[in-house]
Amino acid sequence: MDSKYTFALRKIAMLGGIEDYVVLSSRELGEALEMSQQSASKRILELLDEKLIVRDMGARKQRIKLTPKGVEEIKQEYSEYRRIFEVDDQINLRGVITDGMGEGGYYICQIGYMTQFEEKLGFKPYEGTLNITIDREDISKLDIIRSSPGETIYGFSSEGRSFGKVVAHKAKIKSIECAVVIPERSHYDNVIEVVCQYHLRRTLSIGNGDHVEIKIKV
Amino acid sequence: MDSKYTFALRKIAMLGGIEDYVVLSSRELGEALEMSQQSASKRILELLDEKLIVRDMGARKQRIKLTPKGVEEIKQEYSEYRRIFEVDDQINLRGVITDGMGEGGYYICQIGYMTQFEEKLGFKPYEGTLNITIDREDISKLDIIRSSPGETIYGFSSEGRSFGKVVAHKAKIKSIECAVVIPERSHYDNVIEVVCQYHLRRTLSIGNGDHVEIKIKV
DNA sequence: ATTACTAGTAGACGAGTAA
DNA sequence: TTTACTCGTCTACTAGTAA
Repeated sequence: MDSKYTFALRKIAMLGGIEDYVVLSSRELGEALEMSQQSASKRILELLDEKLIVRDMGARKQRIKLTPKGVEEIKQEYSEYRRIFEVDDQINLRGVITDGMGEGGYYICQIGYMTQFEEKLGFKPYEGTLNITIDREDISKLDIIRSSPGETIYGFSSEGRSFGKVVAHKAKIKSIECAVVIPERSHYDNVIEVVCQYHLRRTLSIGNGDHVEIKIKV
Repeated sequence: MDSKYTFALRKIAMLGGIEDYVVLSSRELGEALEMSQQSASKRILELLDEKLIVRDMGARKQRIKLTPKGVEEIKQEYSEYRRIFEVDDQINLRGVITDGMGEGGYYICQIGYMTQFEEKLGFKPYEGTLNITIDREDISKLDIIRSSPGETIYGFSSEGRSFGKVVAHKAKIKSIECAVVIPERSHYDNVIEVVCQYHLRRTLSIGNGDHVEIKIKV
């Protein structure tokens, strides 16, 4: 289908041409389509010819309405848009495996976190985290992740030390289930920590400096 | 914007060109667009020229990605469709009362805005705005509001300072009339500013962190 | 005011082809 | 294989104008 037809149909639909006849002169349609009155008039004749609209010629002004076929045409375009914007429940991040400070692993294997991970993520993390330094061009995507709810892992105190609340976001690396763990009060940086049931470096045969892609569910 | 551009952008977006570069030869694009390889190649050059896409020329095949401007273009078309098919003349947004930076209140109580508010909204706003951080699941609805006409409040200059054009959208919070005010050149964020004849926090006994629902007329 | 014809023109398209 | 140039054709547009 020619995109110029759906463009015109959409403008008519916006004026209510799906529900009922709308009064719409060729001049007005021309303005909406950014073209001359003459071309808009021709466009209307084409749409009539394709049976995408029906027309009721009044004495002064014509009244136009979309046919079921016309409605179908723009509905199809609408569902293309929905496929683009609504199925996008996954964020792909790319980055480089980095040496952690070892701190992440220490935190994560605290029993206070472990039980919650098991309950909320469905797996018991391997003792240790995988650190990924996110590529510069993907850093902005971190904001989207930070602003998504995720699974809240509550803080606790143990041996006189307090462990803060963190948020876990379910993810996958090469189809292996894992999760990105972000401390609630983290400063914005470009390194994420990943927990997984398995020893990711060994299971995937990856090591420092290797490029990986991680898919995060939002 | 020319509909043939958005048509091509949409096809690229469907292949994942919003998130990342997609391998897409001019022949393949030509097939998707039902045109020749030569014309598709030309279309790509036009889109590049309009800065709607960026390209990475590989040795064998090119990789194409939409620019933010390109994404904006098709998002606008998407929200037109939503206005057509999600035929609600009212949009319900939910969010949390947030501390403003105090700036909103300063802007709004400028006499240049106040007189227009009174004239176009039918009430004189209380000096100060209520900030609401919109829930994540409702953020996409903001696009619909942004693309709806609303009441234009013109900018002006005062004391050597210029105040930009803003758009007011009539709304209600628990049956109290108010309006959402959006600066024309606002960056996309998830916080809206609400003006009202009354002191909303006091009148509704609400405060920071409280959840509220606001109904916006479109 | 409308709609829509004709005529002339600018631009979009594809074939052929080079790199 | 790719991308993308030139060039000829043909379509799509607008201006002028009739009804």
